[in-house]
Amino acid sequence: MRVFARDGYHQAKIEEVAKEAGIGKGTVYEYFRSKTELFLALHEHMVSELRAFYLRELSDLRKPVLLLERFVKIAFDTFRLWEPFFLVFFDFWAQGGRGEHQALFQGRLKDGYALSRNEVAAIIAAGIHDGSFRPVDPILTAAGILACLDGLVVQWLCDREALDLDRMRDELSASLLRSLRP
Amino acid sequence: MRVFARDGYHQAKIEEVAKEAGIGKGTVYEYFRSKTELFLALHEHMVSELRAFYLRELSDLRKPVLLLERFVKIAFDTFRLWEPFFLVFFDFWAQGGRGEHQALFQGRLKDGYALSRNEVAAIIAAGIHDGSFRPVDPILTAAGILACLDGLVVQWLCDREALDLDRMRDELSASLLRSLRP
Amino acid sequence: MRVFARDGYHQAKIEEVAKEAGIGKGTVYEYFRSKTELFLALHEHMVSELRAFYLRELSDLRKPVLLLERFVKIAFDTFRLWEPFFLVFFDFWAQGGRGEHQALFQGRLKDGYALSRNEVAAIIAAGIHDGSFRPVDPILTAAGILACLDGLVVQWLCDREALDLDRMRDELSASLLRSLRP
Amino acid sequence: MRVFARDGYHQAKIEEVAKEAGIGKGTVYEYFRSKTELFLALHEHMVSELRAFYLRELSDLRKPVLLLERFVKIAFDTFRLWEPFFLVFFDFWAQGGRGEHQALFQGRLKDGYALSRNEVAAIIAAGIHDGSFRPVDPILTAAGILACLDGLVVQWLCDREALDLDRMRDELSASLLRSLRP
DNA sequence: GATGAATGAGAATTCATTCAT
DNA sequence: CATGAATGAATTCTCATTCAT
Repeated sequence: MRVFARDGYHQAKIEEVAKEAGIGKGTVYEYFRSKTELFLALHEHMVSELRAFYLRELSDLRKPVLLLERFVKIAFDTFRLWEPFFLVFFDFWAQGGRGEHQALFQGRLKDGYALSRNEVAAIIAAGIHDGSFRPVDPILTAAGILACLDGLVVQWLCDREALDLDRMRDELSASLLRSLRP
Repeated sequence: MRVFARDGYHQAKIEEVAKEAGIGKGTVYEYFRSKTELFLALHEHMVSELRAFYLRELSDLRKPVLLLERFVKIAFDTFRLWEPFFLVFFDFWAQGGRGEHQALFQGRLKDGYALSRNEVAAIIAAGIHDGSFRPVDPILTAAGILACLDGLVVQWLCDREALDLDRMRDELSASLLRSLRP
Repeated sequence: MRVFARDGYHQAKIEEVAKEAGIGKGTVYEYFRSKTELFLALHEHMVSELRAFYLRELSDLRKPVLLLERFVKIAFDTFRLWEPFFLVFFDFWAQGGRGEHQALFQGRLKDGYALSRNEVAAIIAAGIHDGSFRPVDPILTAAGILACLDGLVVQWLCDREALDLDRMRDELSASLLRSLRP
Repeated sequence: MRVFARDGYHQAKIEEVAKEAGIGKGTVYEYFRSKTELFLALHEHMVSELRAFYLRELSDLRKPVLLLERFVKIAFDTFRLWEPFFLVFFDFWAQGGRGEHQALFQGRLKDGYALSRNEVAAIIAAGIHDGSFRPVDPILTAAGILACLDGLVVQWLCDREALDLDRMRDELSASLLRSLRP
């Protein structure tokens, strides 16, 4: 992760990864068939770690409004805590989309987004059901929320001074709840 | 653009670009010092074309509400019309962030985002001023809108079936205006 | 000459030569079939200019001792006055000796050295004949004198501070005449 | 050495070097960062081999006159035995004088000449001290001797028939000792 | 199981040379 | 005559991958 985040997929060298891991170059190939597979495995690992983090942080809440608020909060926290994740993730998107492995990469991304959307949509659907939210399309709304967070991390990574994350989070949270209010 | 969009920055070969352009490999170097410079020039060209498109489409409107609505509409139109642009653009983001040209790439992105935010913020500020919008922070709101659009194009590019662009656009437009309503 | 002296045969670019001459790149090829031919022509030109300079400077002397002394003096003068000549000349030696043109280059060098040796040998033979010099082998002696001058210019070009040219000249002159004294 | 001597620095191809060494192209780069560094390393190796050869051949002598005589003899022997060395060496001179590595190459040459001059000068100084030689400037004389040898090898390499090395050596030896005789 | 020396396919870039204008 | 845009052969260097130890 350190190497891929620092150098990007193409600039990253297997030898560098091995050095960082304190093992020999050849040993990497004992565990991963190729650079691509290593990258894929890294992505999978990070996604599952991140998912676990979200689930852990949300597990104590039940009310949709609070869940959504907490979700946004966690997202902004991850901007800072998981910065390398995003670097790798966007690289995954850009690098992996081409070539012979396109289908594999695209599939992962597609499934990942679908899963995320469904999970956020479930919160929204629950809110609609219990009357906390007005009857929006849960999937479309979830897509919008996730999109907004993805887009903000990009802007923030490009220019850390331009966005005050804390104010942005509060603003987003408020505006989101306002537009979902029955 | 065709080659960079199809293959991505690293997979793209100068020879391929030359072939696509119907010229010799060396001729490319008569006009661009290096592959990086070619990519940078392509990015610049596309950004300025896209900006011109937006300005043209928005020039006949004055009312903030209509401007914002049209802005979202244009954005969704460009998803389809400028699909290669986004592929190149995201590649620009991922590739450019590393290596010796980092500063150059990051600078372009930073400036580009800052400019876009300011332009959208101007619409919002105008709307606040004439009473169409409630008094939000224009820059933060603009950042959110742009982020949402960026994030949606990513999701759409990863899985074109998952998002119905027309419904998404209407939903986003409505929800945006609703949350800005005084 | 300026370009070849500055950059060396291989680093020198035809375009640079053209620019320096204030003409177009293609125009060079109106006058010289190839880079090699241009280099050959330059060499020929410089050699003939240098020869003319020597002949002019020596034309007023007849006595072998004085001729030899003056010859050494001129040689040292040319170190400074014709510095670019030597750079081109040594490059001619090193670059030209290989490849398909080897025979051509080698022939030029061979003939040039033979001619120079014969001319210096003639002075020595004259000196032997009129009793100013002891009966050495004129050709071998001439070869030695020329070799010494060539070798000194190399050392001087490598490290201009290491050799005091004036003292070196006087020392060489004196030692030469001493070893030729009957 | 074989490849650089045969083709010269610029015509020499790394692939050729690898083939001659019976290894793969890439393997060369495991040991030398670049072509320039390989060339530099070759030069260093040859210089140190040559120096060792000289020291070995001179180690049994103490008397300055004999040392000087033997030195000249060895020099002429190396003309034939180390012919490739001179080809590489002169190429080193011509190629290295330009470009970004100029300082490095020039420094090597400067130091090499200074060292050689000092070593020969030491013999001469010893001869002056014990009365075998008249009181000349040791450094200038050494420079002259080295220059003469360098120059002769060039002439010989250009035209092997023109110079009878054995006679040349005897003549030079005799003339040198004569001009140093008290 | 771990290693890293060896490999060579591959790509960017240079520049002498050509030739239509 | 002069030009310089276009060309592509040629060459350096990189690095994922292999495999003998």
